Amino acid sequence: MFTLSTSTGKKNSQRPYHHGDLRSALLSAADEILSEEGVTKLSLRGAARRAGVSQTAPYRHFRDKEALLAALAAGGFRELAETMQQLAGAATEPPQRLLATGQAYVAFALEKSALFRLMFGPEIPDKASYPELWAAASEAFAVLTREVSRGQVTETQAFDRAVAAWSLVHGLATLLIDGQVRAEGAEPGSVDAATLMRRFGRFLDVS
Amino acid sequence: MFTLSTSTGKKNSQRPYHHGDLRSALLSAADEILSEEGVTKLSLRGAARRAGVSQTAPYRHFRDKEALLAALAAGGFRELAETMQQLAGAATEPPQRLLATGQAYVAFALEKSALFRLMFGPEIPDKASYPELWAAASEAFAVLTREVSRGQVTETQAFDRAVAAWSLVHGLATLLIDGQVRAEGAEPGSVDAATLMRRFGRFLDVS
DNA sequence: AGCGCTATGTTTACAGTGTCAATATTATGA
DNA sequence: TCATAATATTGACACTGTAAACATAGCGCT
Repeated sequence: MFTLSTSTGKKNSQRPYHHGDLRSALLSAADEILSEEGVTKLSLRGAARRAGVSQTAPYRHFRDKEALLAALAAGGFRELAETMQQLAGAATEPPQRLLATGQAYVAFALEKSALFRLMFGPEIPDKASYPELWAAASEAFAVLTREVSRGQVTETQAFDRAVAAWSLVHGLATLLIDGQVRAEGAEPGSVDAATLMRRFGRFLDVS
Repeated sequence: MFTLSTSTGKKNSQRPYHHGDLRSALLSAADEILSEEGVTKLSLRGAARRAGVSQTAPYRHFRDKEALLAALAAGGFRELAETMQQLAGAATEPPQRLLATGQAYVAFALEKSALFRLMFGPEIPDKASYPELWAAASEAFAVLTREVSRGQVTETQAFDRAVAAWSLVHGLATLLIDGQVRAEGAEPGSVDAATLMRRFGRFLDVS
């Protein structure tokens, strides 16, 4: 046969038959599409195209589209947990640490709003059915719980406050993303998470 | 021509050419699909099918699918505002009224979780571009603000507390829907909103 | 009454999607 | 080395959103 010399032999082949790390390539392709065009425009085929593989190649790495989305969301939770920990680590006193954690949360939500919405939206109706996702989400929540726990007596108390703290930052993030609340004096979109948390931080009820 | 006697004449016609109130028929069809099968399975064609019309009939009433979803979400916000007002009206003292409002919010989210998620999810990226939706969402938020305002001095104070209160109930609802937090002793799914609010109500910081 | 305008619906068509089945290519380990 | 598993491709199907062209019927005007 007279093929156009694509991928015959080993050397000089444009692209090898096996991608090498298609799974993560697909994930970052999907992540790009997500932030550039929104969840509605995110398709398995589109991600495959961007990764330079055929339309059904993704099925070797994800059971279906929802599984891809779940992996994407899991990555989001991991990143969220990480930045929260980093920002918290910059302070030493528990109240400041908690505040920084909240700032990180809100900042993440505003910066990667499409991903953030995916993480809590209806596209993945049951997080618990994706162990990786569930673990990542729990860990992110645990970061906040740990910060609240510092200097707190009983565990139930800490848990309640953690729930309240998480609710506050999550709700705040949601309102901001939707533009339902604007930070004073700031253009919508360029919101300063630090200012916000300074303003609403007292509701965290840090002892 | 020898048609199958469909809709010829006025009487005895199976179904008239004009539906009469297709717009709301489509909305309730979509609402049913939404709660029965989730947002993923909700299609314009499916809604049209359920309403007994052709696949393109919806386009006479909604510019595109997103517009249908926006109308659905707007209805959700109206319903939410209404039940909050009703439950608040059952009490007289501001703290109890606020608590009842929060209960109503959480209860709504748990009962109609698919709709609730649609209201805040990524399917409608920009609420502001749908005036009806925007108005309904603002009104729902305003209900909460009004309850917070009772007995509050400055307006800024009231606004901040309203944001905090909304954030708290919204965050709580989100955590519960995702199963990330379970009400103590209750089966997941059968959560008692009243108990929850009694437990977390103190974070509302009612003066 | 009749007549036309416009709102409302239908049919047809097309590109894009998720996903299955069958097949091809490569990597791996006995 | 070579069977076998892992990975990728091609082809197909049912379904989706939506545009274009056409059909029907209600309404206002003379």
